[in-house]
Amino acid sequence: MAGAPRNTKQKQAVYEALTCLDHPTATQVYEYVHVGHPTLSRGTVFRVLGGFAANGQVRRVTLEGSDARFDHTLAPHAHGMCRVCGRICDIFLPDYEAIAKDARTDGFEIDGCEVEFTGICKECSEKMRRGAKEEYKEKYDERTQGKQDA
Amino acid sequence: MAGAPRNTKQKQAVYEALTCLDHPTATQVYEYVHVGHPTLSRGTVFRVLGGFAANGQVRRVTLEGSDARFDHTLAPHAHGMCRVCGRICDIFLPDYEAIAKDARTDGFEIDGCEVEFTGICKECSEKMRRGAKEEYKEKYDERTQGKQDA
DNA sequence: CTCTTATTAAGAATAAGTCTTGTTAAGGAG
DNA sequence: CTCCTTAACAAGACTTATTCTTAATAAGAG
Repeated sequence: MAGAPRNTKQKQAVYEALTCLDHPTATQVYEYVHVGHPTLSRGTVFRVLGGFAANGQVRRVTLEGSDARFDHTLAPHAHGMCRVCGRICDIFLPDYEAIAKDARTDGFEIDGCEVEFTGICKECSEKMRRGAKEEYKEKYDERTQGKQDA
Repeated sequence: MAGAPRNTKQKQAVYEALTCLDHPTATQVYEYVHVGHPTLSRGTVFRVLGGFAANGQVRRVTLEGSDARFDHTLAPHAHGMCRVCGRICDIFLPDYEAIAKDARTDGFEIDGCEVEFTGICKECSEKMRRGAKEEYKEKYDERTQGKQDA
């Protein structure tokens, strides 16, 4: 009969990496699995992650100024990117569905929604509060401004 | 004294392209300006667009599965990406600021918000309504699924 | 065990975006 | 007008995430 998808070691390793890492990029997944599976190739990581995303097992998240990231948390939620350290946080909205309410879409039929926040994560704002403001200002500016321009 | 930024022909041409094109990528801007200014280089387009984004003259928008796009509309608004044709539409929300209200941020201090909708644009849904469903189903699937995987 | 076929490893290919270097030109001073 | 300083530029090399190609491998059915 028609070939069914197979649950290979490679797929299991990639999925496990997603549960251990925090919103990793494909490259971060590759580096993680490469330790335990030295022959697992970069191309396989991209292909497997793409497959997971296509069938809804994981979410592919594209954030401003960053490579694609993969999230195994399926419940609807937004993301926050820290302007200082770049970390991605999950942010849950009480009424995610309501965002599109009363939107002036001019005929566009909405069927999905992604929300990205920017700001400063808990750890960085605590560090800033106890000094080191200069250091964080630098990183903030670096991450906030265009990269090529000073 | 210190050199002031200059308003050069190149910058003017790039900005004009943004007003004529609809949410273009940097490459689309380059192709547009290249007609009237054959010597205006790719690097300059990227640098100028980055500069505009850094000082807030334009918005840089990164949407799922697409290169960075540039938007000269400064009023806060969301974007909708058509799953069939890929077009980007502006979508205005009546209360953009309210989105972060009651968000469970766990210490993340929000200072900015981007909203991306997916769906089907007016033109495509009209075309689908008068037949051609097969054709559009194909494009929809192509654009929705991972690219590498079938 | 054997066959079919999905899956993989390896690495070449693509393309967005960045960076470097030598050149040009805007605009102020004389 | 001419000279000088420096922002801005063109050209093209470079980087790197992602995709594609091809030949080899290994699930899983029979």
